[in-house]
Amino acid sequence: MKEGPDIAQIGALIGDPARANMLTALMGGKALTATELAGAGGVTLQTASAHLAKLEAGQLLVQRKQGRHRYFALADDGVGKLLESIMGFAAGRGHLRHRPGPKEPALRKARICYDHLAGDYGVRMLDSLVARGAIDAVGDGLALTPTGESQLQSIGIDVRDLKSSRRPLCRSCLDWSERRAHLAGSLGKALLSSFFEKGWAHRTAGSRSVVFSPEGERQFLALFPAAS
Amino acid sequence: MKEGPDIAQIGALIGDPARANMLTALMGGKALTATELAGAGGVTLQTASAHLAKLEAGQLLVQRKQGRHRYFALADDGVGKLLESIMGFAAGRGHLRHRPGPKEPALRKARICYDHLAGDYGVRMLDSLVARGAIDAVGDGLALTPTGESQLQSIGIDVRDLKSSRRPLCRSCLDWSERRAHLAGSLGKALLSSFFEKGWAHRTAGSRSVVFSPEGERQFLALFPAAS
DNA sequence: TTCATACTTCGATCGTAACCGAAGCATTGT
DNA sequence: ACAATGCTTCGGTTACGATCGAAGTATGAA
Repeated sequence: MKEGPDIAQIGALIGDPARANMLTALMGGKALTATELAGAGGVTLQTASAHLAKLEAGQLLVQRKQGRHRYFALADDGVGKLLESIMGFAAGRGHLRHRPGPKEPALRKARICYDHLAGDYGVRMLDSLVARGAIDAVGDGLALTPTGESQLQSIGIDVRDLKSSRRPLCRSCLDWSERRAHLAGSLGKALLSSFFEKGWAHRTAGSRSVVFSPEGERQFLALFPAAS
Repeated sequence: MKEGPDIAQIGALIGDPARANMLTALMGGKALTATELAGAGGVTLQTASAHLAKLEAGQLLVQRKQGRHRYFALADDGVGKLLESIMGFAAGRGHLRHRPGPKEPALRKARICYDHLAGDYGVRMLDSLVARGAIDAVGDGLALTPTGESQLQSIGIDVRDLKSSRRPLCRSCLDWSERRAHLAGSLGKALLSSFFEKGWAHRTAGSRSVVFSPEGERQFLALFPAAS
């Protein structure tokens, strides 16, 4: 026994409901204060503080103090990726916790997955990009084509800038609601940011769902037509 | 709160050390009896029985009774994939549990990852296949080329047969020891099986490591030269 | 039938970790 | 300087789950 890395440790970190809820809340991509996270976890501030300390010690979270606030965020892209893969797995076995609530359809339609767009709209966007030859899909790997590069450049995405980062440009991310891939990576992030900047959509307060304005929705659907 | 799938539940399942050890043992790909798993988990038979019941209820394991034995195995490919991704994550943060023991180098050299070859040799094999144009790698996606298909056919891998299955032919799997990708999917499985059949290598008793015979090692290294 | 092996169920113990109230720091605002 | 806000630390309680001994069931062997 005692072979390989210690999966029990991180399993235990994620295994507590309060911590799991906090992590899920942080999948929204925004850094949150300890008080907000206490609310998300359904525990008091003291308890949340203890949980956050553990998560930080386990390197799942990073802390940034700003004035008298303490903002917590997922430590890096890898944590988001891990959580999303567990969510995908859990969803696949019907380990759904939610009795379908009012917010749920909105969440399935469009939500934030750490830093990029997920849900029905996220899947549609990737499908559309592949259909028009902007992105090459081989297996579950994605790569931007030269065609795609110029297409995106013309929408106002500075692809050259993104390329210089060491983070992968395109990555596929399994969507737990759609059970299909959507676009992650720095390009996925940049696209979502551009939707916010253009005013097509905005984040919601306490949720991960993304709400499109009527005009934004029209533009989005026109830009990314359904791949027949 | 209460958004999305219940990640806490499976986190908790993996979060117990005894259960984590059992799951790790089952990553060897072989079905094991309750008694063997009790040994792997370092607990008594009664305790193991309780753990196994939980893992089965959580759909991580399946049970097959055979005479008076009860064999347990990972429920499906998805579980193996999940565990490996958690291992990769844990290894990346130095959550290594093992003080490097005697078996450890062997494990890093070649081991079974659920049903395919991992470790240094697993990575080398994929690199070599990519270098010779047998496999296309785009991002982290893999696809068999026509060239590769005939190459493998000539080594005695029935690729056409594999293609008919709905399981993906090629998948990349992140190696926790090498931190690079190795080949998973039905092709990865078929290749490892062929090594066993040819007598190049064999599994070890209580471990996930794969041991090559001197002659088998020679053949393997010749077939998959290091991609310079 | 009887014994042995493989495993499960029951019952009780024990340890740990989650939890909250209260008090203690730190930072900001007045 | 004093109060208010945001968060952490301390102390004590509680509850859950991991654990094992012992007894119970099932399968196979003698």
